[in-house]
Amino acid sequence: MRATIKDVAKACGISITTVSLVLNQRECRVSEPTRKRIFDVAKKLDYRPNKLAVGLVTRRTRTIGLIVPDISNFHFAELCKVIERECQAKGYIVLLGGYGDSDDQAFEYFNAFIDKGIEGLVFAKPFGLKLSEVDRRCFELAASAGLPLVTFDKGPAGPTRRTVEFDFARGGYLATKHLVELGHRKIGCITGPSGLRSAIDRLKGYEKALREASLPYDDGLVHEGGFDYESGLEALPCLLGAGATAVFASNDMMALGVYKAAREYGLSIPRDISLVGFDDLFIDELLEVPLTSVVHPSSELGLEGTRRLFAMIEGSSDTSSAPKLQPVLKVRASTARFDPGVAPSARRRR
Amino acid sequence: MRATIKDVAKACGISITTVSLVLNQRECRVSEPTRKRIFDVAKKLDYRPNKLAVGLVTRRTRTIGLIVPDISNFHFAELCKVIERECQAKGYIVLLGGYGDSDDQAFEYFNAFIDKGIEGLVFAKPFGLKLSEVDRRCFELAASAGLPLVTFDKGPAGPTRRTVEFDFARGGYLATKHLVELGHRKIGCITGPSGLRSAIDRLKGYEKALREASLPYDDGLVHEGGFDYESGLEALPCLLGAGATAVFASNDMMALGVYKAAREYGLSIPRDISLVGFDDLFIDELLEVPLTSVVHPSSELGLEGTRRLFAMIEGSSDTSSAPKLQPVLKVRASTARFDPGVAPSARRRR
DNA sequence: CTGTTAGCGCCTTCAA
DNA sequence: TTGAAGGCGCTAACAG
Repeated sequence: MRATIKDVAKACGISITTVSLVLNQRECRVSEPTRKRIFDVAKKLDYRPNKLAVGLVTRRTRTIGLIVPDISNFHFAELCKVIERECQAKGYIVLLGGYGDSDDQAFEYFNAFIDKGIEGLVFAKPFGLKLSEVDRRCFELAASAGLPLVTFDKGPAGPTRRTVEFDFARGGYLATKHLVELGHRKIGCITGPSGLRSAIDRLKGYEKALREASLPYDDGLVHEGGFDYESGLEALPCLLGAGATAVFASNDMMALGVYKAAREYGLSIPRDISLVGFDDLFIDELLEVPLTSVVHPSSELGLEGTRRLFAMIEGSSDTSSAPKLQPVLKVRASTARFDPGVAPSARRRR
Repeated sequence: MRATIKDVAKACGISITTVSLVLNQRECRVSEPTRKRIFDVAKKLDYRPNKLAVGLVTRRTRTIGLIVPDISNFHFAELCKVIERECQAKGYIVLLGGYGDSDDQAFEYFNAFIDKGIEGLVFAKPFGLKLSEVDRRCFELAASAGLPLVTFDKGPAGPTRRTVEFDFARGGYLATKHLVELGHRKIGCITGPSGLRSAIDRLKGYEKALREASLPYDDGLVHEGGFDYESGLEALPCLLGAGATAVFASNDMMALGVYKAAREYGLSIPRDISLVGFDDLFIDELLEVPLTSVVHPSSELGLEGTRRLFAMIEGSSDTSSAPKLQPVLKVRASTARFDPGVAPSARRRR
């Protein structure tokens, strides 16, 4: 069994209190010799305080919770990494929970983590336009527990609630504008699930860029996907059917699907169609035709999230919402100037 | 503040003991009405036991630790995901720690997690051929704490220690044998860091396949890499210089580097050189030329790991080492029959 | 300078 | 069928 504070006290022939005092660097009202003895004995016994006991009495656990939908997803994996690293630096430990596609599970984790005495929580959920009932209960729970909470979506900042936002709309705008500037006039868009705010925002950016260029919004040029590879695969033929010469895919997985579909149709990127993705996955620049993509800075988001979380934990009352993190477009080889010379037939061989 | 058991007891006009008894489903020696009242009140007060307190007295925290080098790495991300999911199903919670390249940090986490009363620990570290001093201390620590520990490397199984191994050697063997069977006689190998057992094993498999085919082992055909993209990039020219017509890359990131290098040299895969990777990343089959690769089943490893961990936690004393998980070769388009007709000059244009 | 006392929230004998 | 008392390991007033 691990040595307890009692063991140390006994071995020193001294009271528990004094040991606690010394080991916690409290006001050094203890004589040097005693103090030294305590340290020595503690080391020899390899004494380490039981954090459960400490937490019970101090109400501080130096633990935070991190709840994500899918840990193995690039973005969330990166987020976990950064957050974990920051916590480590702060001497905090992280409880990890993945809720998959069950909002209820997320709520479970809220409860379980609170029961374990976390001091803060990062809830990395992509919310819908309107919050679900469970989402709302999650927030209430955190609020009523006075638990500092950080999310990555627009939402009311409160005394214990902060958000770190990313400007998805501007991302969609930049991507589309880039295509417009290359002379494309029929630009397809593969969106994410229409329930998600982040997906809707990207679409809004797309629309805005079209408007600015006085290009008409064409329903046929917009295809709803599910952020997965297959969506890109099946979207391309539809968009080609509507006459698209360029495509903005709302994320890179779907863009990868477009690559594949293009190959199957004997089309070449970017000669026959230009393609812009979203996320800037590491793979983008390793592709045969490196993918032009909007950078979704997972690390920065995680960093800023932890920063704001610890600000709350440490008692800051700065409720001001930080400015949205801004996207950047990484132009690579998958986009090219629209060439009217390429006959539609050539563009749509087969 | 959250309601405590005392609040429930008071609200019921009954003793704490009884409440505890009932809520913990202990021997139902309590009258139905009282019992019901307790449940009702508990629900109304939204009572949830403080896990710190429970853990302190019961010595059970329903928490396990998970220590990985890099959370954002595919393999470990997948591992985390599976393990977290399994724990969730078992009603356990996971503490996550990433140690980057600092073994000392891993040791820190061992201590910190033990202090928090974890009931088991998964330590997903790729070990060197001989354990480092810190590694050894980690194991001792766990052993002396009687903490169930699972690792993914060969090692002594003890009363509280299990390993789940993957047959890297066979993976290297399968990859190389495949190339041999395609008629290649000059097969390059890009290894991982020579300190890692898993890297060495892959190399051993490569050697074995050569031996079986009575092909000579040529130092010039073996290039040590660091499991990263750049390694593949710089390895290819060396291997070509040694006359390689095929390459076995010890992981897919390096294989991706080979793709890139090949493109730069104007070489086509698989016409000019065949390529086999290792890991079977999701990206492999999405590539323009899908990559033949050895499957490294992160999920299965994680699954088996958790299974064995919980077996220990639940008191099984089955110390038998499970058979190594076996690799499978996924043959795709990056490997082709060696064609002596292709002149070396064409093979090494430029 | 140091020890006593009182809990933190909960479980668990033991007694009523 | 229920309750009182003790203790898990630790901290924190408050005394000496």
